[in-house]
Amino acid sequence: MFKKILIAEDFQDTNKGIVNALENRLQIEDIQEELYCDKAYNRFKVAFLNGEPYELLITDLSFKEGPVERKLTSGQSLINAVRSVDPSIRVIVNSMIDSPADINPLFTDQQINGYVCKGRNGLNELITAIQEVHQNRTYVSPQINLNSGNSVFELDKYDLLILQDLAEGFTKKEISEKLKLQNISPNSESTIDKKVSRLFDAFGAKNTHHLIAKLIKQGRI
Amino acid sequence: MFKKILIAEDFQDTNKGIVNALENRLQIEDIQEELYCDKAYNRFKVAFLNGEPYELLITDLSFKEGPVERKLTSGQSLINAVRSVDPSIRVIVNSMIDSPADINPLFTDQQINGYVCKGRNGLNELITAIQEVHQNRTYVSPQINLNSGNSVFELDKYDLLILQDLAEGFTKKEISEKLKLQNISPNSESTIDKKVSRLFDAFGAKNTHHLIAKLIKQGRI
DNA sequence: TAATCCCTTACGGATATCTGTAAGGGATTA
DNA sequence: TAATCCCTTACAGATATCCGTAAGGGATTA
Repeated sequence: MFKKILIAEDFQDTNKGIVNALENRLQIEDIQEELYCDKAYNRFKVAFLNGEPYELLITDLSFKEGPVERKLTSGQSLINAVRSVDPSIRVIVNSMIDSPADINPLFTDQQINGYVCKGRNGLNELITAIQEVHQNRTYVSPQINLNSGNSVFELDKYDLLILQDLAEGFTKKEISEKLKLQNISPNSESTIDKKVSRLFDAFGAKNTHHLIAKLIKQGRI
Repeated sequence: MFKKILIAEDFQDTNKGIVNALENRLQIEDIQEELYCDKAYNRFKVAFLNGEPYELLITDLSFKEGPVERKLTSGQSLINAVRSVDPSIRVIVNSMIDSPADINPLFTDQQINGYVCKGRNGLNELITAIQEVHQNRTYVSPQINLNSGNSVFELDKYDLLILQDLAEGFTKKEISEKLKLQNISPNSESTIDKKVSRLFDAFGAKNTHHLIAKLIKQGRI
C-alpha cells in the first residue's frame, strides 16, 4: 500500500473525514493534509526535492478563495503543477462534480488515475480507488459510468468556448473577433450562429437566454 | 454540553469528519449520523416518541438524489419536519452556501440557532457554534456577517417573474402579453425593458445573457 | 395650488438575434 | 474523375435587444 499520501481539500470537515478514514482503514503511515493548493504544491515539491516524494495526491477540484492570495486556484492547476515536478505522481480527484463532460478531460488531458464523486458512499469509494490505483488500475465512481451511459448531448470544447463567452455577455460578433485573434477556427459569426442554433435543437431551447439558463442549471457551463 | 445530537449530511467524507470531531473534541455521548433527510427525520421522531429526544440537529441544506425515493429533499424541509414534531429542537445548519440572501430566511423564517459555512475553518466553527447554541446564543460564521455588510441588491417578486420568464426563453413582448392576461401591472414592453436595464446596472451585466447567467450561478433564479 | 419626483408608457434608432438560402472547399465514395 | 456529403462562410430579411428621449399620471411636498 501507499506509504505517503498528500491530500488537498479546502473544507475542514471533509478534509478531516478523509484523513481519519485513511488512517483507520488503510493504515497509511504518512498522510499530509492541506487546505490550499499552493501549500499542497509547496509541500509536494519540498518532499520531492528531499528525495522523499509523495506517492499519491488526493485533491478536490474547487477551492474557495481565502485571505491569502493564490497562484493555484483549482485542483486542475494543482495537478499540472505537481506533474511538472514529478510526472509519475499518481492522482485521485475527489469532487462533487458529476458531469462526464467535466470529468473526461481529467483522464484524457491530465491523465489522473482515479475519480471519486463525493456522495453517500464517497469515502468507501475513495478507499477502493486508492487500492485500485495502487494496483496500477484506474478508478471511476460507478454512478459516473452510469450517467455517461445516458446519451446526453456532448458539448465539445468549441461549444463550451462559445457558450461561456455568451454567458459572460459577449455578442457573437465579439466572440468571432476573439476567435480570430486566437487563431481558432472556425471563427465566422455565421458559423457561431449555426453552432448555437444547433444547440437550440439539441437542448430544446427557444433562444440564447433559454439555452444558457438551461445549461447553467444543468451545471454544464 | 449536549448529550444527544443528530447529524444529517449526505457526503460520507464530510459526515465522518463531523462525527469524529464531535466525538473527540466535545465528548458527545450520543451522536447519530444520517445520509438522508427522511432517515434523519424518522430517527428523530422515534427518539422523541420514546421520550429520548435529540437536543440538537446539525444538517446540510443540499442533499443529492439517491436510489431511494425521497419525501424530504432539502435541509429546509427537514428542519420544518423536525420542528413539527419538537418545536424546541435546536438546529445548526452546516452548508457551503454563503449568500446572505439564502441564509437570512433560515433565521427569520425557520428560526435556526446557528449557521456554519463550510470552508477551511468550518469544523472549528462548527464546534464553536455548538458551544454557543448550547448557551442559548445564536452563531453565524464570521465571513457571512462580513458579506452581509455588502448591500446585496434585492430582487422583488416582479423582477423574479420577468427574469424567470426570460430564462425560459420568452421575449419581452411575450412577457408583456402574459402579464396583461394575468392582469399584472405594470405590463408594457417598455417598462419590462427599463426594469431589466436597471438590473444590468445593479449586477454589472452587459446584456440579458450575462444577467441571466450571473443570477442563475448565484442561485437567485 | 404649484412644483417636484418617480413610475409607466410610447416611440425611434442603432445593434444583435434568429433563420433561411446559397456558394465554396475539403473529404469520402462510387 | 465525378458525385456526394459535410463544414464553413456570406448575405439578407424579419424580430428582438438595448438605450435614449419624452409625454402623461399619481403621490408627495413646498
